[in-house]
Amino acid sequence: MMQKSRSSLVNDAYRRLKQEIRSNRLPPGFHGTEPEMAERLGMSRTPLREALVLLEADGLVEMKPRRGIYILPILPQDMKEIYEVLTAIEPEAVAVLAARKLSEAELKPLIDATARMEQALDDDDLEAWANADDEFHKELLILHGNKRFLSIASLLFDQAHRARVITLRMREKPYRSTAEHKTVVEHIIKGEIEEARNVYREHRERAGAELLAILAKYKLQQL
Amino acid sequence: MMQKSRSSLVNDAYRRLKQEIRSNRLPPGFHGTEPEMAERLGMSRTPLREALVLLEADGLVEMKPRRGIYILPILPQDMKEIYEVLTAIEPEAVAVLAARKLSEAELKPLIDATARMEQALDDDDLEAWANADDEFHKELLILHGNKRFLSIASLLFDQAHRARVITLRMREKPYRSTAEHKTVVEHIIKGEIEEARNVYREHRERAGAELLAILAKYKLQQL
DNA sequence: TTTTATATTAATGTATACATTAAAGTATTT
DNA sequence: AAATACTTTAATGTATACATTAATATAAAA
Repeated sequence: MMQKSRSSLVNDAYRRLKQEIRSNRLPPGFHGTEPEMAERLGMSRTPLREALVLLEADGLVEMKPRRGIYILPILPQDMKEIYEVLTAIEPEAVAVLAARKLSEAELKPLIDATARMEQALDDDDLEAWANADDEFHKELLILHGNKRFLSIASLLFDQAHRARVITLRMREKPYRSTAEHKTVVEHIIKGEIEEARNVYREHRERAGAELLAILAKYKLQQL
Repeated sequence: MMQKSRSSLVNDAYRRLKQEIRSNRLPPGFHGTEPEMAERLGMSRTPLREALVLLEADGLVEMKPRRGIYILPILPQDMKEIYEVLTAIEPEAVAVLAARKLSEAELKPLIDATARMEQALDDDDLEAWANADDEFHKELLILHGNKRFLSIASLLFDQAHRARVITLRMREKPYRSTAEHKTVVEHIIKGEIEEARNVYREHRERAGAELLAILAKYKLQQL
């Protein structure tokens, strides 16, 4: 899922396609065929297909027999599911970190991420904010150390990325969200397990509800 | 991850290899090459490789460039991680079911599974018990409806399968586990959300701790 | 005999070839 | 013009071919 090498061309195709899907250059609903995609990537169908098989397992594309490759949209139902999983996993991770009584030095990645979130707010740079937010969530699970937590969350973040980017501009500025992240870090530092867990869980639940409300309000049935 | 078709040969290879890994016919540490595995499956390397790429993403095999295919062992650390994820996800699912106040008819799959667990205990048939247990956990997540919960849990169950089969014979008969499953169903029926969640969470935590204790006791450093 | 250099083998990573067949297009009939 | 049958096209699923190169075996040198 996230090893260093693999044969290069397969890896190249996987990374490039994933990036193009994330950035919406290959938008949901996009349809292609193997020969044309292989040509575009400058390789034969063999490594492309191996990459596509992986992207399909990641839930990003669908290979319809005899009909070609489709970039899958994110539906509100998908976002609901994704937030449910994150709500189950991340508060747990936070509680474990709090129980571990980590030093501020060890928590530096999280503290830095919150600082960058604040800076981004000051700069009114939503994209920077979103990147810092991603960073926070990733570092949190790296600190926890359960590789499966991390790979599951990474997969879900990849799936949700487009929807998050788009809705970021439709909601109020994430002051509250930023503050909540800081509060969570405080609780972790103080070793306040249940407080950390609860703040984070509420953060997740509210963030998910907000996002679904936006999708409903703007009738965004797929992204 | 679990669609109906895909080209048959790829799908055949994927299913057959997964089954052979589960059943320990391809034991951890097993080493093969693509030509010999393709020959054994009666197909060319092309579909085999696509299947292997998926099995690698599932964490069951590793394709080492130039060194061949290895069946990965399960380490105690893996079991720890797997149980952590299940402990995060399943109690959440149980709580949702309880909140939904399902009828006994709707809960039939769970009730049937517990009945089969009891029957298996009476018959002293550990394998039947393990199958009923698997069934319970799968039906639970199907009832919940979050496809991501189900696919994550399925992946983890696949990874943990060998270890569970082996340790099943090293622990006491699962009377307590069976009773706990029944209790959880009771709480779901009565709509007792927190009780359902807590019983299940404790069940998971105890089951995980027991399993790790067995691995330590018998010095099973990989399975 | 040990070490180093060279040759051989064989597995991977990738490209290409090809049979099958769904879909699109064309012709034929009404 | 509409419906049907036929033809063509082209994409997929799979097999095969081939260049590269790590690993092993063999030979030469110390």
